[in-house]
Amino acid sequence: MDKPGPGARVRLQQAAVELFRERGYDGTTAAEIAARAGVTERTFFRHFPDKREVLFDGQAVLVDALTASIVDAPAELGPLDTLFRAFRSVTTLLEDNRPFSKPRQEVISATPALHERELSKLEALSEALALALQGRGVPALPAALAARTGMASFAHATLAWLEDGEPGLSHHLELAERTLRSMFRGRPSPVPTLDVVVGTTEFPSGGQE
Amino acid sequence: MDKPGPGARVRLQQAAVELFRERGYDGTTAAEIAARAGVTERTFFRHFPDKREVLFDGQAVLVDALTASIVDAPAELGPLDTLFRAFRSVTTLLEDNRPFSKPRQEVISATPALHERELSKLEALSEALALALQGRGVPALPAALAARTGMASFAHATLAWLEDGEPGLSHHLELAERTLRSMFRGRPSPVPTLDVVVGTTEFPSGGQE
DNA sequence: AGGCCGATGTCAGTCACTGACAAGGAGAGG
DNA sequence: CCTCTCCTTGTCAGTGACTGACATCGGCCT
Repeated sequence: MDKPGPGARVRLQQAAVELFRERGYDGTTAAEIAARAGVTERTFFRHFPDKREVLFDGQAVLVDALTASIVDAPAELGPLDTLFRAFRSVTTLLEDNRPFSKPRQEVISATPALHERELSKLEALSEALALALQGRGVPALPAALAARTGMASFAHATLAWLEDGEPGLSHHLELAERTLRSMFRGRPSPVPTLDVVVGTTEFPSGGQE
Repeated sequence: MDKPGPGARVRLQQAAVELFRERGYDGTTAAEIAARAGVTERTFFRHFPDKREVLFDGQAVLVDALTASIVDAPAELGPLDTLFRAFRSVTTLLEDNRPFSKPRQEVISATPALHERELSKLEALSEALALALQGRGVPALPAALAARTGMASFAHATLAWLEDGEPGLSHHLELAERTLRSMFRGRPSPVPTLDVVVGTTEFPSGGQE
C-alpha cells in the first residue's frame, strides 16, 4: 500500500511509538501499527519477531560502540576502569539520540511487558561486556560481576538522565561511578566465617534465581 | 475432576514443571497443564496471571527472609555488608529447596521467555532490597547500586551452585563476594575529567537505558 | 524474454488470555 | 434441616498475538 523494502521497517517503528503513546501498548494491536505504516500485520511480524521488539533495535549500535571501546582500552586498566571508560565514550552518542530515546523510554516505563523486554536487552548487553572483558584476559567471574555492576550504574545513570534531562548523561554517569566506588571503601568487613542465620519454613515451588 | 481449592494451585505448578521438562515450554499448552492437574484452562488462568508465572511463586518467601535480615542487621553495617549478611542468612533455605529449584531452573534456562520473566523477578527483588536499605538510612542511589551489585553476586552464585551442585551455596556466595570486593581494590583511577571518545553515526529507533 | 529473488499480501489456524454467567459445595445463621 | 452466601470451578464466546503455506509483484541478472 506504501513504499517498498527498507522503508517499511522504519515506518513500523515510528508508527508503533506514536500509537503506543496515543493508546498505550495494550490498547494498540499489531494490525493497527501495520496499517498506519501502510503494510499488513503479516509484514509487521516479518520485520519483528514479536510486538515488543519493534521498540528495541538500536541495541546493536550500542553494543558495538561499547565493545569497541573496551577492546582498545589501555591494557593496564582494570575491568571497572575499562567499563566506565567505555560508558563515557558513548555518552555523546546517547545524548544525540535523546529525542528518540525519551518518548520511547516513557512508553517502556509505562508498560510492564516492555520493561521486561528491556531487562532482557540489558542482560544481553551485560553479557557482551563480560565477553569483551574476558577478551582482555579478565577471568569469567570477575568479568561477569564487573559487567553487571557497571551496567547497573550505566543503566541507572541513563534512566535518571532521561527523566531529569538537564544535568547531562556524563554528569549522572560520573555520579553513579563515584557512588559505586565509595560503597566499597567502608570497612572491608573480614567476611565472618559463615554464620548461618535462618532456617525457616518450607516453600512450595522453589524460588530463587 | 480432582480435589478442591488449595490443592489445585500446587497441582498446576507440579504439572507445569513436569510437562515443560517432557515437551518443553513452547510445546506445552496451558490447557494441557490444566488437564494434567485435573482442572480446566480457565482455572489455570485464575491461579496464574499468565503461563510463565506458574513457575514463579516462591519469590515472596525469599523477599521476606532477605528484607527481614536487612531490617534487623546491626546498625553499624554498611549497605554491602548488610546485603551479604542477608544473603548468607538464606542459604540454608535455598539449599533445602534444591530438589525443587534444580529442575525448575533447568526449564527456565532452556526457555528464553521464562528467562526473561526471571530477570523481571530479580529486578523486583533488587528493588525490594534497595527499599529495605533505604529503611536503614542509606540514600536512594547507593541503595539502588548496592542492591543491584549484591543481587548480581547472589544470582550468579545461586546459578553456579544449581549447576555445579556440590561446593554448596555458601561457598559460591563467598567466592562471589570476595571477587566483587577485590575488583574495587585496584587503582581507584581518579576518574579522568571527562574525555569524550566517540561521536559516531546516528542510530534509528534509539537504544539505551 | 526468461528466470531468480526479496518483500509483501492473503488465508487459515493455533494458542494465550479475558469477561460474563452458571453450577456445586462448605459453612454461618436461623 | 433449610437457606443464604461465599469461594472455587466449569462453560462459552471472543480478541489478539503469532505462524506456516502459498501466491504475487517488481526489479535484476543473463
